[in-house]
Amino acid sequence: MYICLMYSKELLKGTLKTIILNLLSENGKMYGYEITQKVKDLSDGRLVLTEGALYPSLHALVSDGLLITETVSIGKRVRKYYSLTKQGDVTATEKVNEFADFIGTMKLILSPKLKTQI
Amino acid sequence: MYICLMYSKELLKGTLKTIILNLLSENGKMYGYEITQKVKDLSDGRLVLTEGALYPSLHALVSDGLLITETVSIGKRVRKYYSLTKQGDVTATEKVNEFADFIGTMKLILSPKLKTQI
DNA sequence: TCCAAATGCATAATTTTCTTAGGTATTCGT
DNA sequence: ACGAATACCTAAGAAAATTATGCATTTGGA
Repeated sequence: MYICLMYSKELLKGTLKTIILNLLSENGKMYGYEITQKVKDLSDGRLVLTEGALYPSLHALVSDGLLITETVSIGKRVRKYYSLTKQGDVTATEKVNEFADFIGTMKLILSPKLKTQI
Repeated sequence: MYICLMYSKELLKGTLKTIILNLLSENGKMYGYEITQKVKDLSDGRLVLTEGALYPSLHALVSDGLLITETVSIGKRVRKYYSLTKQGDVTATEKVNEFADFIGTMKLILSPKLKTQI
């Protein structure tokens, strides 16, 4: 899931898949726990994904054909790596563009207050 | 509701109250239909609020003590104006700040792809 | 050495928030 | 006079998170 240390959680809804796809696009392949740590790192602890949101979201992306999995054993422990399919790669770009456009629209609506801050 | 002509609807979740509070903060008082038109105007038609989302959200803000209403009769038609309470005014600022901060965090996570676009 | 914290996966019930789909009535423009 | 715009509203359902679990292994510190 998403956790919100600083934000009202509602803001985060709808951005999780965008984040996942973008991270995989930049890092090739990652496993679930790794994604949570990467997001925490990149955001300086502002955003912490919780597993209740992350895993269902990953599974949905797999069943949508955007991700494929590869299971690796590390000792007795199992890691499940996720990587983008061709379609997932296209969708990753689309999602980021969509998000950028969305921010542009929100700036129009919330300006001038927002202008000074972004 | 929110409608999404261009965006996946999920992105919009959680931003409606921020939009409403900010518009009222800038315009003093507004009625529901006026809010839908203003959002459509400001966003050049990109964002269209639907009534199924707008009215329940307005009612929730009233029952949370952030808005007060004032009913005005225009001929036989009734307009319900909404304006910010003191608490609503504070919350409006908080919500916009929170949104700005959220965008900042998303930039950290989605960069460098996003950087070039925002 | 032992125990807590970190690593690593997962699901289920509930809540929030919006979508979809209605409903009612008045006023304006052609 | 008739459709589009104005103006309010609610309810059923879906989507996406939260919250709360559960299980197992490995690492690090006292």
